[in-house]
Amino acid sequence: MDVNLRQIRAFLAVVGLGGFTRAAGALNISQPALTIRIRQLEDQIGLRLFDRNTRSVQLTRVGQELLPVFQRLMKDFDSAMADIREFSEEPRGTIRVAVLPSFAAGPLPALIADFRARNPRVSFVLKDAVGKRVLAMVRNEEVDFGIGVGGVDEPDLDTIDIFEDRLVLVYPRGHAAGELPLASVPVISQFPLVLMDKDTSVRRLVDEAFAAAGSIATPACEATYMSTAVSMVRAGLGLAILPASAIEIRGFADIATRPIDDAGFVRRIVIIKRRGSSLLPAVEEFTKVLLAAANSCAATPGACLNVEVQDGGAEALAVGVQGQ
Amino acid sequence: MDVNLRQIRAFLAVVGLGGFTRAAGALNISQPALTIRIRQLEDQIGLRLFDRNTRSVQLTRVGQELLPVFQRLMKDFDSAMADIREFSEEPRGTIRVAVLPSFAAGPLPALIADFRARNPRVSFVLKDAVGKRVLAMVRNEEVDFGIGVGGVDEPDLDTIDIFEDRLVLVYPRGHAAGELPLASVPVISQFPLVLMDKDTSVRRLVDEAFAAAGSIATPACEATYMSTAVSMVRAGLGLAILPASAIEIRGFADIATRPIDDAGFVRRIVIIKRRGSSLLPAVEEFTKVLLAAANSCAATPGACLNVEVQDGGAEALAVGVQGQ
DNA sequence: ATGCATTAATAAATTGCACTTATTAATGCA
DNA sequence: TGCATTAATAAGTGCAATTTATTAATGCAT
Repeated sequence: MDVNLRQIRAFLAVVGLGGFTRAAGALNISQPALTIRIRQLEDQIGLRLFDRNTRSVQLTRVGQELLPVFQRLMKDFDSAMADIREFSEEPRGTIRVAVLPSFAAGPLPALIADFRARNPRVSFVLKDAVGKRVLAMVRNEEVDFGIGVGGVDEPDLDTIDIFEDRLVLVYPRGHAAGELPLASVPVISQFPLVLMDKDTSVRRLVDEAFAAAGSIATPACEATYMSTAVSMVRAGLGLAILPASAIEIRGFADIATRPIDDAGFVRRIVIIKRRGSSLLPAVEEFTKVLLAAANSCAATPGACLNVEVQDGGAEALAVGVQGQ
Repeated sequence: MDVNLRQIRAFLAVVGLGGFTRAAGALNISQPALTIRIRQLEDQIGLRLFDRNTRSVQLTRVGQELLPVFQRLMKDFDSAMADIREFSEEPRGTIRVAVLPSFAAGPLPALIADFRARNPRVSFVLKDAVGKRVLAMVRNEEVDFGIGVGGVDEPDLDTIDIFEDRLVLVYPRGHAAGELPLASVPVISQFPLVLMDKDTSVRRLVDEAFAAAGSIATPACEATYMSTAVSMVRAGLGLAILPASAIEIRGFADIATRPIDDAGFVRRIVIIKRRGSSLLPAVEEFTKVLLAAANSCAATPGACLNVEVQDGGAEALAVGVQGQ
């Protein structure tokens, strides 16, 4: 019994229009084609559905009993299809992202808020984690994609550059560092430095950049958290080198930042996803938003880092925002 | 979007068996055919359902979300089909029959009881009515079929003979009529007769049979109800001519019956149905039972009229028996 | 690293089946 | 009785689904 949907639709059309010729017209097929479809349906279920002669078409009692069954079936099917269609047309579902803490507390919240304003049926689950964990979570499918530092070269992962996150020199406002004509590695090295812990990606980058410039980064102090490093700078313990995007360096009147004149002090922020794995349409959509933001950033260098963070945005996101 | 059931089945097979080759085998199609079906499905809904390479097939997140939708759809469809299949395999539903009162009170109850014992999901609604009403109810589709007297010749109705209901002579036990060598029309005419009312089909038949035999039926008494006629016979008012199947003539020790030796005293009991109208399978089945009973009757003449009536059978049937 | 085995995708050819047009037969109505 | 309407049938056509053969990719074992 291989009843198919076209047969059922044909049956319903004949019932609805009360005749083969009219129903065939509605279905955009010829009348003989419809006759055959109905006959097939009847043969397959082994029951006559219509009593028909050249002048009238009438449901048999079996047809009457089965009509609601077929109607419900088609209704369910059509509504399921409408549901599915919505899926591809209106992004929805839950987007799970693993993000570096600095990015999660930085530009991301505003982007998410903006995206959710336009796609209210999309919810987000953010997992902030250090670079290695981001990779692992992407790989384990704990998240749909990750936002991490570039330079990963794993065969099963793809990366797409989005931002260039410059490391900047953080110094107390009025400090001599602010007056320097050039903030190059040799110059910076003159001052006591507050550097991040050896395990962080920021420190790794700093070390590499110093090495590339033929120098060695020597910390006066070390910190694990950026906010600690900032406090140290404010206390006059030295100059820090931190991501420009880091939220921790904003909101203090007594510190200032300036770019470092060395191409090495750049970390590429990338989208990381599983190679050959397709994403929820909502996710595709969101990565487009990220890329668009990245492009507008490239057009006006530095501007991308000044994305305003909404009050409370970070907190709301930390627990995941449930849509709908 | 013309998604079809084979595509959905294909999708579920791939999910269930975790690979195209295996799933294709299960569906009895070649692997390329399956690849194409899945691709069609994906194209039509505009969403990728599997991430696949030559070594692995995995649901996308969209696929994961849609899987239960498709599963439910197929489950509903299959169970509806199973339902429909039962319809043709196990008779069920309500059979509505219009029946002559004599037949309704006579052999019918036993036949119904027997049928219901074997087909418990079939219920009956009996409408007892005189010949004309039976025809009308069949024609109006108030009933699925009727059981009435033969000889109707309407263009829109079909009849099938089931019983030959002989009219018999009903006389008080010990009466001279019982001893007659021959109960022919001329002989019967010698006795005072209790005949049915002019409006009844029985009387019509009696009149016709007398006329055919060159005689005229002259009643000593007339009655509208058979039970009245029987009482009259018992009271010695005369001999009655009544259907052998009539329940009213049984159960009295003081009356007896004998066939009338004249071919005219036969009324054909027929099934009456709308021409070109198909019946519920249960109805088809039941008419078969009626015909079978008729045949076994033909094999042992007279026996068919001695069907035992279960206690209370007639009462239960009068209000309609609800199955299930 | 290299080759082998497995598996999905592609290409080309074939088959089958659903559809169309043309016609017939039945039926109600004037 | 003839006309108009409508479903069924017949024959032919074309498209679409399927098959076989092949290719390309990928994991695994050596």
